[in-house]
Amino acid sequence: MISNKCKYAIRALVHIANNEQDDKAVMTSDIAREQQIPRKFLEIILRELRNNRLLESKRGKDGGFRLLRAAEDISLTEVMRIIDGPIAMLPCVSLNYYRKCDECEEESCEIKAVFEQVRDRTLDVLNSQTIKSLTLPR
Amino acid sequence: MISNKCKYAIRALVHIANNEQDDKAVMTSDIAREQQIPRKFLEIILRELRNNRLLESKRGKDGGFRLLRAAEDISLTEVMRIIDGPIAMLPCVSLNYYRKCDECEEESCEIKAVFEQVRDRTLDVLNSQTIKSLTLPR
DNA sequence: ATAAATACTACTAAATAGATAGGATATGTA
DNA sequence: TACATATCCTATCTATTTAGTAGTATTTAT
Repeated sequence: MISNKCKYAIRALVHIANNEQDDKAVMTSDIAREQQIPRKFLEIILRELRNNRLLESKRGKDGGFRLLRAAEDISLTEVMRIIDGPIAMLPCVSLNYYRKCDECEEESCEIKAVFEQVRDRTLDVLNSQTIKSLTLPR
Repeated sequence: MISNKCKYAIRALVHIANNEQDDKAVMTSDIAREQQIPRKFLEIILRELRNNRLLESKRGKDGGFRLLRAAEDISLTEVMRIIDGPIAMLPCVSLNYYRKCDECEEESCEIKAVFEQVRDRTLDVLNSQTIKSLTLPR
């Protein structure tokens, strides 16, 4: 399962992509209201996305958030790794968050290969989907 | 990520499949020692697998555990669902543990379709793998 | 009887999830 | 310059889950 936080992050990014126009930034409170996400929690999420260079923010009046990169250049994979960490089901097959298993020798591990396959099939889907592909058609 | 508990469950089942012979049951303590799993924790796991009819147990001297079904009839999917619950990444796309999302309307949910795809690609792999396919060749 | 195995109940510590509260700081406008 | 309004930051909180441990009861082969 992905966390609520991660689901919120994806929905927030899609909302921003849907509502960005001209030079207007999208405000936390608007996203919170329309996507039904607790505002203070959303603040934390948006800041995290900004710290990871998916968003830029502007403070003060008329402030808010904008995508720092084109919506078609932000994959679901990237968002999920920022918010939830590894995509893989085992630490020892994670591409971006590799950790050795405590109790098993990798060379002889029977289950490693299966979970590498799961990882690859999962990434096939998640890499192909971007914030753009989740926005409304227009 | 799957839990340690689930990884232990899979390794334990594979160990039993590898070591079952004649009418001899495999003891918790043997599995714990050879697979490096804390014994008391393993007891809980094996009991859970027995309660879900993957194993049968025998108490007392010469007791232990045996597979209740053929190793090739126990898929990874089934084990993972027993120990960790849903395979899917969103409650609303889970086949066996469906729950409605709190804040989104399913008919208009933008992200549902993606996670259905992830679920299906994941199940393609996990359904095709059984305890048998993880045992040692002989 | 007794040794040896599982069965069961209860508990604990640490991490994670899912937030909330309150004040600091920046910014556009009157 | 004052003020309204937005993000930024730090701290805190509660509930749940994870990963076990401890101790006792029960069953069974010899």
